[in-house]
Amino acid sequence: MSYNPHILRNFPLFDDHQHHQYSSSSSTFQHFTNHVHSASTTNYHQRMPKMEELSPSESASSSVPSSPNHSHHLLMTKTGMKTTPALPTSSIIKTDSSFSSSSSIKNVDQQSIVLKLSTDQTLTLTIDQITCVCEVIQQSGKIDKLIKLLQILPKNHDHAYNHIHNHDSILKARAIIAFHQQKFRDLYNILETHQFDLIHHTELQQLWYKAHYLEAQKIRGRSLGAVDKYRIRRKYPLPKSIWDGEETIYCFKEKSRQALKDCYRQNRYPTPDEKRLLAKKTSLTLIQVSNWFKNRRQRDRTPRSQDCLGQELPTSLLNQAYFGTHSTHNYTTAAVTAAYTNNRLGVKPEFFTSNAFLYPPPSSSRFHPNNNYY
DNA sequence: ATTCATGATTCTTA
DNA sequence: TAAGAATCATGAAT
Repeated sequence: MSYNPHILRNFPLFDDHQHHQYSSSSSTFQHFTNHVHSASTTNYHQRMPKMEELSPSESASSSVPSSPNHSHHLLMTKTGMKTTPALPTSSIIKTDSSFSSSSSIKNVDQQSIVLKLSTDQTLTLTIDQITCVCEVIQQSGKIDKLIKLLQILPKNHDHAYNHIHNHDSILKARAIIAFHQQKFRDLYNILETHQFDLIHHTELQQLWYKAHYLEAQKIRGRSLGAVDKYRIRRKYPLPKSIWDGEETIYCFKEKSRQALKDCYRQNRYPTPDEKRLLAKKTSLTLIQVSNWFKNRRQRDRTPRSQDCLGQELPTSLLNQAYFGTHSTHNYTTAAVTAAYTNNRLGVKPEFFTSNAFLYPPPSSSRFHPNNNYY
C-alpha cells in the first residue's frame, strides 16, 4: 500500500464537513482505489503527507516537497527500521510489502470493508487502505480522528472483519487511544496479548514505558526522576509481544556486539569489505561498525600508555581494559579524562600534557597570586 | 547524585 | 580517506 495524498485528502476523517462527498456507489472511491494500486510500487520513499497538506482546499496537483528536517517523523521506508539513534524509528510506518509477505494474507488485505459514515452514507475501502489511513492518523497525533475511525469500523464477525480488528495498525490505534484515555489496563492487555510485527516494536515499547511512567506518576502525585523511571523499566519489562527478546546494551544487540568482538579478536583492522560484511551480519551501518572498531582500538590502546603523571588516581579507572588485560599503576590519558569528566579534577586533561604541567615554575612562585598556573 | 561504559562526533594527522 | 585522540551525550549501575 502507498500513502497517496489524494486518498487522504478525500478521506472524510480528515475533514468532518466532507461526508456529503461520498456514497456507497461513489465513483470517487473507485478512482482513488485504482490510483492507489497503480502508485503502490513507486511511493515507498515518498514523504508522508502532513495533516495540513491534506486539507480539501489544497490543489490536487501540488506535489509534496521533501524536507530532510521536518520529514523526520513522517518518514516512510520500505526496508523497515535501523537501530541508529539518530533516526526515531518509532515514527516510521511500513508499506504493504512489510505488512504482508505471504500472498494469502495480501489477499485478505485487499478485501473490501464497508464503513458506515452515517445512517445513509457508507464507504467501501480495502483493509490495506483502512490501515493506511489508520497509520496516517496515528502519525498526525489526532486522537479524536483515530477514535472516529475505529468507531466506523464494522462490528460483524466474518473473516475479513476479524482480520481487520486483529490487524497490527488497528490494534496499535486502540493502544494509543487507551493511553490517551489513561486506560492503562486496556493498553497493557492489548500490548501483551497480540504479537506485533517487529516494525511496530519501537513505538509500542515507548508506549509501554510511557504508560507505566504516567501511571506511577499519578499514583505518587509527583513527576518522576531518571532513577524512578529506571526502576519502573526494571519492574515492568517489555512483553515478548512487542520485543524480540534480544538484549541490547547501549543500542547494540548483544549478538551484534559479540560478532564485532569475535572479528576484533582476529583482526583489529578489518578491510572495508570485511566491515561491510560485518555490518550486514550485525544489522548495523558501516559507519557504526567503523566507529565500534575505532572506539575499541582507542580504548584498548590508552590504558597501556606511558606513565607520565606523578599523582595518584583511583585504580578502578584503569582496570577496564578488554580481554583481561589490566594495568594498575599507569595514569593514562583516559583516566585523567575520565577524572575530569567526572569532576574529580579541577583542570582540563590537556593541562597534563602542557608545558605548564611538564615544566612548572619554581615552587616559590607557583602559588603567587599573580601567576596563572592555578 | 555520582560513576562508569560506550556509541557518536569533531578535529588532527598521516 | 581512514585512523587516532579527545570529547560529548546518554544509558545503566550503584
